[in-house]
Amino acid sequence: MKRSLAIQPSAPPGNSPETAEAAPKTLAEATYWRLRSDIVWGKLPPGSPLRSDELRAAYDVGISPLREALSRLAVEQLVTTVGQRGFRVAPITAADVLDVMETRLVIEREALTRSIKAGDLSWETNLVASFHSLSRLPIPHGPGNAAESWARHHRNFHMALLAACGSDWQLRLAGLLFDQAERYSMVRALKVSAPKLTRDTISEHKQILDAALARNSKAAVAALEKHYRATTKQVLAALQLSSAS
Amino acid sequence: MKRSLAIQPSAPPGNSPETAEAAPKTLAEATYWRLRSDIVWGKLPPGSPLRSDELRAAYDVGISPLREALSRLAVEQLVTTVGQRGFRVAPITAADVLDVMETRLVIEREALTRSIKAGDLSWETNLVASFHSLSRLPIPHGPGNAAESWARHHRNFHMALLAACGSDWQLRLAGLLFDQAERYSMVRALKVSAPKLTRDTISEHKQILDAALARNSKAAVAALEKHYRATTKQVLAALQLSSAS
DNA sequence: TCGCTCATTAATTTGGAAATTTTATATGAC
DNA sequence: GTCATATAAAATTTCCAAATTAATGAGCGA
Repeated sequence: MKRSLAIQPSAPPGNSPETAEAAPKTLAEATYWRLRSDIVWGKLPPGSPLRSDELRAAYDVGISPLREALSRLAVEQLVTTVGQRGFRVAPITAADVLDVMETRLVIEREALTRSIKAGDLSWETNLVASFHSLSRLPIPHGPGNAAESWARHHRNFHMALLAACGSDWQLRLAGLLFDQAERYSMVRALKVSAPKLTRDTISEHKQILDAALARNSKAAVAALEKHYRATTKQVLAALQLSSAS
Repeated sequence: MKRSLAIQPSAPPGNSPETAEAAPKTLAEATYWRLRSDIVWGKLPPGSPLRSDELRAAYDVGISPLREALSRLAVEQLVTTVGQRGFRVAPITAADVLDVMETRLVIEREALTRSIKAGDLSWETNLVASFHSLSRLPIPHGPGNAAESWARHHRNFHMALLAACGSDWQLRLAGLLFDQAERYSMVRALKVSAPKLTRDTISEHKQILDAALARNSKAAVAALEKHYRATTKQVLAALQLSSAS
């Protein structure tokens, strides 16, 4: 008997109230989101193979929507696919981490500057709200639902910063790269014991927030860079640890 | 009897010698590239519906690889898909044009600067070669094989500029946005009569090349911006013309 | 004439079986 | 023992038909 997939796949979307995304209208789309979450939050670890039969059983869908979902994820570089040799979760390398983080900065420097310049009251309000809920959530140690919830709020805050930039493409690319980076952070969360995380991320976020509200784009960009570079450093350290083990 | 698709779909890859891309190993992949080309080069015009039966007949493939290809294109924003209402070629709006062109600049400014800093002799060589073949190709008037060939060389030159930037993500995103922009340029080529194109694009490209070879990144970036902004202006003008007709 | 409901038609979407390709295993020659 | 070749097993990829969903239009009453 074949061993089935070792993961607990994420449930079909009985939509959690905190995420107000457009409900998927097709099975393929739903499967895409479920797989995406499971990859981004590390349930499907980097490098692991994605065999159609196992996934079909685990997610309870046919082959067609499954392949469609995997194909989409391949375009986003969340999974890799080689010729007739199937799909696997994209592996993580140190070079990738650096590249993604620096490229995020290239885009977000511009988007944040524009957003600060153009943001109106509703932008400010949403930003303050995003920060508040993020700051009141306990920083999770180790994987689990709390970690996912925190990560979602974290994403919301960062996207809220850029929301008023006026460029759909910049928002889209920033989101794409955010999710790539999230995957790296999950490696960190999974592999490194909690006590080592001694950064004060709340205050890092607050610095960005304050500068943004003060409409000081130079300071906001500087704070953002500091935040990202600190994350990069931690992830790289965790990656070395895990590759040594 | 149903009217079949009005286009002559691009041939299966009996690979033309000038494109040294990795040969597609699956039908889905091949179909993806054929469709992509036909969308980017304007054979499938913006907004036109992509019905599975028609495409199946036109490209002579089954439904599964077709959907897989369309799904991938949807992630790239080259086609749109709504719930259970199928796929269509993504429409073009003036706002899109501006957004894509400005976002290209955000990425390419950085990538070009890095490339100029890090480029070695083989980078220079490849760059010079790309420029040469581009400059000797007659600028095509109206659609056709010559137009596609020119566009391919044009793409090669622009990517050669960035090739040494050291960031896979920046290269990938630049390429993605290049193809988006190409679609807009095709609208221009299709709708505007040739005599109106009085720009000296060769000299625009030469200015970028010379600055790059002189390792003068400030000047190269300035020339690139000039080149893109001129293109943007023309595309926007053509778009207004065509929407007025 | 307009608006509504309900059947009819046309399209997309999905599941699974057949075909193809890769990977693993066994057999034999050197 | 090592390499090459042939065979078997496993996996991916594709085709196609059934199921589902949206679009269309006729009939009917106000």
